Amino acid sequence: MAVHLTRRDLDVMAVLWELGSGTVAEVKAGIKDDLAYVTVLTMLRTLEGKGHVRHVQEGKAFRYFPRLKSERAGTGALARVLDKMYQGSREMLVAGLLDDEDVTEDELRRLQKLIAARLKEKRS
Amino acid sequence: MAVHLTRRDLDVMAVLWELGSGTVAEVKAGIKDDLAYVTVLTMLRTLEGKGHVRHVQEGKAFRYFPRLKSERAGTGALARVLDKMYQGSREMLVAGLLDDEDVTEDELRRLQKLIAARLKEKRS
DNA sequence: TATTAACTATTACAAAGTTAATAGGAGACT
DNA sequence: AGTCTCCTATTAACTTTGTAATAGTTAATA
Repeated sequence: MAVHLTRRDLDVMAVLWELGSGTVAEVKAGIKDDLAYVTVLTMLRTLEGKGHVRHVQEGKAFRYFPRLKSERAGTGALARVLDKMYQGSREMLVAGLLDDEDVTEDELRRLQKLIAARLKEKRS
Repeated sequence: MAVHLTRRDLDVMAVLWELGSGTVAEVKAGIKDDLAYVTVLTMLRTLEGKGHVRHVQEGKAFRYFPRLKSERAGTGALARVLDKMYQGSREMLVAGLLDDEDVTEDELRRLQKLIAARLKEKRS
């Protein structure tokens, strides 16, 4: 079943993915908007309810860990974008992605390599 | 400001992008889930409120047109996915995208061409 | 002209999401 | 011991989403 994360879920998960884990305070610090401590706590508890994070005691605080892998959530969200906005065309999506000004030549070359590798796999 | 569309917003917009425009009945037909006519109407009115669609009278019905371009919403959503789930790495995102089994050899080759073209532009 | 069919407008309501006040516990500090 | 600080737990207000019933409008039609 497709994993759906809300805007705030995503903010929180992004911090956990980035750091590997985090206490409430750490997550709070990692989120741009200045939310109340308890608000972040609530979000983490909600996510725990949904099974997307777990926690262990650490001193008197809790340390939260992501259970959901970012790739899994990523492919879900990506599939949605792909389907709804690019009519399922991966090319159009990639084209859109590369429209960004600050794509470097290096990056493009790495992408070429990536695709070349995939091609090789395919043919094997 | 970033355009945020909800799940249903997206369903509706996807139909309009696909067809170019649509009456309530047409949009209703284009959405998988079987929603009540008035439900779709409400969604279109909501979207109109947000400025994402506009309508013209057509006979006794309204015909709705997307005002928001799919690319704009697309890049918004894509940027979010990119940022939150792939830590801003376009490569990781593309890698995730290509993990799909049913990427064809042809498609990969077209992607290579696309990237090659971008590279050429860059160097010019 | 009375009825019907196809629309739009209004209103409502439940569920989900967002934010935070308040309360209580436990270690640290005076 | 008393107070302070840093946590978690509970509770809840408030907003947005999602869905649709009901009412009203207009044009066709019997």
